[in-house]
Amino acid sequence: MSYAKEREQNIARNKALLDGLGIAPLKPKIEPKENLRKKVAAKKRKSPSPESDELEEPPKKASRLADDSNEPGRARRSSRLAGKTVDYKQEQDRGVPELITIKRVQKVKVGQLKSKRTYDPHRYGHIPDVEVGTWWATREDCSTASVHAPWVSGIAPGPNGAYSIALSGGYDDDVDDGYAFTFTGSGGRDLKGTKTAPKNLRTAPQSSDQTFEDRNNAALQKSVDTQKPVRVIRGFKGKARSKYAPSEGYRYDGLYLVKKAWIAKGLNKGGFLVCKFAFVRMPGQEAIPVNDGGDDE
DNA sequence: GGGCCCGCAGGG
DNA sequence: CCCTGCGGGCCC
Repeated sequence: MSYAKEREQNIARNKALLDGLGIAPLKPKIEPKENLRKKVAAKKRKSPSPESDELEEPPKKASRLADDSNEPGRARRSSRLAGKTVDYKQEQDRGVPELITIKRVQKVKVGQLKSKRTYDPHRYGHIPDVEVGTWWATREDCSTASVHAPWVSGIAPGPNGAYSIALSGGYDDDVDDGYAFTFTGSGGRDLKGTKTAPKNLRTAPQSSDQTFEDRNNAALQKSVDTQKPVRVIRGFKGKARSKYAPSEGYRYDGLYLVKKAWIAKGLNKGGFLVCKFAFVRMPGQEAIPVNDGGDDE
């Protein structure tokens, strides 16, 4: 069977599965448009003048937090912050309506210590002060904001389920309906290359089956049992991006539950098995912005 | 566009 | 120390 045909079938199957989860009530009647100020260049991030950094700061809800330069996700990009000491105590006292005790990282100097985090990412649920809709340019920034710690990996595993995942459009047959989506697990890639030709890669094509033995996949499987909330960030990548994908960078789209876990034949050369998961968004969260849909709509 | 090489988080 | 991992910058 052709790749296109197989993809079509997989997508149809995944779509049907999502429809069976009854997400219709979650979708708002009016879906807000992505608030792009300009088509500013995520590509030209390496701008010569440090001053212009602020201007390139993209739009979205991040701006709501931007009145305070202590906003964790922006720390790295703010030239004003360079070398300044950030008072995270004050940050905390600013009033987060949470009854949960959060492990807090110590006072740090921005740009000087490894950990620039305010909060420990190893917790379930929202990260205080990070609103749904917050936007970052890179995965590194998501990590600094504690929303999704790994720089590369799409899954952040924890003992009672995954803490967070990144939707990065890496698998062509996954379906993203915004308020529900299918997601593919990790593993089954050869990152090292051969002995004579070591590659030391961070990602690579599928070359073996994925299993639930894999720590990341096991965590997501556990999420089905525990029903712990999983933080989700959506990325801009992917050949056939859904309308819910941000045009650039990565956006925090709030908390989801993992409703199903199963094994399927993957859409890859060789037909290696992959672990699949179905996510459903928790109710009562801000609507997800939709892009202008240049690609597929 | 592709190839290469690298830092980092997290865990064993 | 070792390993993995839906990044990302740079060079061609």
